[in-house]
Amino acid sequence: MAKSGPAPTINDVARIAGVSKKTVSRVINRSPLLKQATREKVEKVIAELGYTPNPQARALALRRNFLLGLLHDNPNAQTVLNFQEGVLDAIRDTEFALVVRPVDRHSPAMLDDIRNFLELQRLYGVLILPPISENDELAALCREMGCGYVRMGSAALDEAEHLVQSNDREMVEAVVDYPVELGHERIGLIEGPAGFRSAFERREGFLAAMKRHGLDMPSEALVQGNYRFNSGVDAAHQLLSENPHVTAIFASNDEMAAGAYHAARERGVDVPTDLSLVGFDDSPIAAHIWPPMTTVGWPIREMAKAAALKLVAPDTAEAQPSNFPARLVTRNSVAPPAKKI
Amino acid sequence: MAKSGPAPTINDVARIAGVSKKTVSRVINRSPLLKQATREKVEKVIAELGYTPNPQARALALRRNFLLGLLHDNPNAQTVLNFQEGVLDAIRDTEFALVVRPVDRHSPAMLDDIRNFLELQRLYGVLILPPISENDELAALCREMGCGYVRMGSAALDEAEHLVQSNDREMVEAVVDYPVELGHERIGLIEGPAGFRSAFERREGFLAAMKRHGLDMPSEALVQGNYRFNSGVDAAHQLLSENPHVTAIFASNDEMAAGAYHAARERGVDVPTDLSLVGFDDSPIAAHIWPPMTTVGWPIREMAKAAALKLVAPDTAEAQPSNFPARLVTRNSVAPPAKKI
DNA sequence: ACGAAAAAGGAAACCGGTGTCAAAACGTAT
DNA sequence: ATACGTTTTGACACCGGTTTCCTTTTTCGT
Repeated sequence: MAKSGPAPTINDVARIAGVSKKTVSRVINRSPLLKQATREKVEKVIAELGYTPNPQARALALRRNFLLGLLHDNPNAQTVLNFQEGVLDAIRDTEFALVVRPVDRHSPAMLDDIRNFLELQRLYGVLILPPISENDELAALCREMGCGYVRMGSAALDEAEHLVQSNDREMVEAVVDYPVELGHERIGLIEGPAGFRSAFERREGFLAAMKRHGLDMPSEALVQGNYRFNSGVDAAHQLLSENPHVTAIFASNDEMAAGAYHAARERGVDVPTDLSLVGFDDSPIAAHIWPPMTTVGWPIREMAKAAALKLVAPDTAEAQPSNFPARLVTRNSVAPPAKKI
Repeated sequence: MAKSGPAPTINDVARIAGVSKKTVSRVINRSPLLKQATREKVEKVIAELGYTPNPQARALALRRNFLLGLLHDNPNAQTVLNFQEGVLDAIRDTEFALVVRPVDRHSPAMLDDIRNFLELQRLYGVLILPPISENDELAALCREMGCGYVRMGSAALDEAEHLVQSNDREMVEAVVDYPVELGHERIGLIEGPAGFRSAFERREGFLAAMKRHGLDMPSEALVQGNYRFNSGVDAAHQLLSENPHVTAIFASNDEMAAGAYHAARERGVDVPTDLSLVGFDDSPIAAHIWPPMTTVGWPIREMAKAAALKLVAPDTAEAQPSNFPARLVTRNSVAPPAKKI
């Protein structure tokens, strides 16, 4: 079917159709000032030849390419992949493609690496995932290099044009009501690492909710983790040792919550009978662990789509919302507290 | 620092350095037939201007771009992400970038979608992850379109040039020895979905090992799943109902093994005391579930790197191996069988 | 010091598209 | 038939690199 050999070019189409290449270009770009007959004649040749415009030539002539970049250092694979899917939802049936670029937040050369990357690839724009999205120097770099960007964050990091936001604080505040209504009064918090905006927002939401309910929050009931499984194990052990009367723990993400399950098992405390646990993110682990974990799900994929649209189609309605609602995913890791003597 | 305004081009460099653009091109491309003095003069100007060659122009002139594609429909996020990392290991410090493209195996238009994608983007080459890598039509499409490709598979799907292979059959055969040596004799298998080469290979390896050990393998001890968590739950229930004497189960991947944990809990059977469980893949879930799961890890990242090198640097030693060893990751989900009456 | 071969560098065309601007074709009023 | 305003179309330069091919310079043996 498809003739092998070099792909047909705009010149081939023009020659065979007996028109100039500019006319072919007009057909490709749906220019309105073409006679219907001419358009059809050219389209026929395009179809016969199976012609597709060369994206490199187009990119050169237009002085912009059609590549979106995804910068991320998020340790949660499912989150990253969901985000990728969301971006692809946005650019499906367009000429855009998505190039991925994990970055190493701990490398001192990170900014230089990214600068090289942006210089080398000249992307149309980049999407930045948390936690690296909180880095203002990175945003400044994008600005300086004239590269479009949208940051995904849990707080108002930037102008709406450059931001897709989840409201972690509100979400957490709402979520804490659930165990409280079940009767929990001593609730511990495993918070995320210092310097992370999401960790900060989630903690503040938690503390605000506790305060609103008039519940006591001793400082030993707040332990810091680093969003990884192992830190959740350690944090839960510490929390439970220092604060044996805690009947529920909220962890700032599912990984750490899963670590808390692990610690609970090691200590012989049963979830949820002896200890209720709530996570955040609704990662696969939450559904797969036993008992299935109650957690907070947020619409990563939709957010990713909106973020991508802000870059490639900023004027569409879908690109507008900057704030997305989360929902409580109720499973079996929360139960009313056991009656204490 | 960096002058804003349009980026400097090869013409700017040539003009300022007082040489022709061809000479600048020679400097960029490290042509050996240049006088040292000229080279240095030009390099100085390049450094001053912060000049970077325009990749689109290069791509047009060279008639090839520097984009690698990743085609995947693998449901395991960590696997996909590890693979991405491996590819990036290979292309770090080169001008290549990685474009991702999830595909929908169930869509009837899949091949057409991919054809459009390849036509539109004109990638340098694509890397294909299982299970879609087993699709021979897809490989044929790449060939037809003149797009380089490397398939990642668990069997000899293609010529070495186009293949990076794990030997699932051998791995499983070796792994089954472990529970057998501990004394297990009635071992069940939750196999993967029909039509998947990896599922086939893993099953055959399992059956071969059982046979080698002279162990009986009744047909009710073999249940099919679809590689997802839920199918593991169902399969384990079925297996345990029909075959109550089974003391160990091997699942063809970790997701299904985690499902088997889930089923075991629902039935009140303890892992590993009453039932030993072995998974495959060494996904995060294996480490995070309780008790931590014994499983088989295979070097995805290294394989991905080798796959990418086969495309971008086919002559290097690192691109050569097509076969990679797996290793048993021993954790706590396997114990000697309980003495039966 | 001279001529030939080798080395170094440049002019112009090319890759495959798009932008600018003027020319051609067309329709209509005079 | 002529003039004139629109609509369509085309010629040509340009985007920023590479390739081809040819000229200029350098090196070196005699």
